[in-house]
Amino acid sequence: MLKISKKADYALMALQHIASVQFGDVTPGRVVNTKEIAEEYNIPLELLAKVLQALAKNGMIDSHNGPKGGYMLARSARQITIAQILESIEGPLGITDCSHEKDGEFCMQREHCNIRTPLLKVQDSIYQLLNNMTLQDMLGGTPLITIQSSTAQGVEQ
Amino acid sequence: MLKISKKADYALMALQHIASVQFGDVTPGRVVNTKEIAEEYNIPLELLAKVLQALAKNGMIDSHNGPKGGYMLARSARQITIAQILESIEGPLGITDCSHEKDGEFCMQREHCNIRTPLLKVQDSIYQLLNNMTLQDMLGGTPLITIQSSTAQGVEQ
DNA sequence: TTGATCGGAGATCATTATAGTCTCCGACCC
DNA sequence: GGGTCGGAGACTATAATGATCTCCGATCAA
Repeated sequence: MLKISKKADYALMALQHIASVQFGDVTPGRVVNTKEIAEEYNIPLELLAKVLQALAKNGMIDSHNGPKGGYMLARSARQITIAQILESIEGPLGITDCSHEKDGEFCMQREHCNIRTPLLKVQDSIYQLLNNMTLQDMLGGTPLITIQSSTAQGVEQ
Repeated sequence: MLKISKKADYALMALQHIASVQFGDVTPGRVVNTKEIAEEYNIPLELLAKVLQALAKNGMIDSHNGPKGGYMLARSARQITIAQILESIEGPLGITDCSHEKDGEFCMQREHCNIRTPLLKVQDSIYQLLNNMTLQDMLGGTPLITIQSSTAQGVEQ
């Protein structure tokens, strides 16, 4: 549960690869093409192509057509967050169906829903988590993220 | 994306309801039956039944058969974490497919996977988040959870 | 300028996960 | 012992996902 999709996985792998080729910076020069990434990580070529297209459309990477074409980071790895990457692929992230309700749509339970507010807080926390971690952190190796809860007591699992 | 399933939603609603009836404590006395919850929150009766069965099997609630039967918390709301509830319904939670790989199973990408380690850290953070929030927190209204990242810089979205 | 190499984009199919339903069983309490 | 409850399994329908196929346009180099 709470699983991220394969496409999002591929997006992260591809971006990590591109970023590492560029050393995390926007260094014009070598671009990375779809085939190279697909072969390196055993990703279906055409699926990866769609993923990269989506990332390009959402401004994570720049595309260059033609022979010797390919992709490169659109900005520094430090300025690309995990949340942005995931949202590029899967749309706005929300753990509940009602997270993104537009006017007029309501879930059946809405009227007496007793978990909406706390769940939105959980969601917000997860979003912060993902938005505070950057592609650069994934390059470096060890992201340093800590969590605190002021209400919980130790509960053995 | 990262959405929790309807069944997990229902589980949270049901537990929240049961807990509120018992004021968060394990007060013997009134039990809550499936029908009552299903009607209150517009949940398909038989689906909710399965959810409650799963929760009972996993020790979140106790079941009482026969007329005047129903469910009640197996322990204090303060000792039931959101993570436990979700795992009761959806199995061990992991954001990646490789989170729970047993010996011998490997994803195609494993060999050159460059995102496994950082993703496991993200997952761990989310798990902590969910395991630090209890049913009691959902009752009270405002869970107080904060997140810190030591590496991220502000990134406009 | 032409063709090989790229990405862009849409339709399409297969597989799986999810949501929901139906049916029958066994336990309990009056 | 009959009605009310939970327990459990099989089953269906629908949606999301993963993956594939096909055609197009842009680009660059020979």
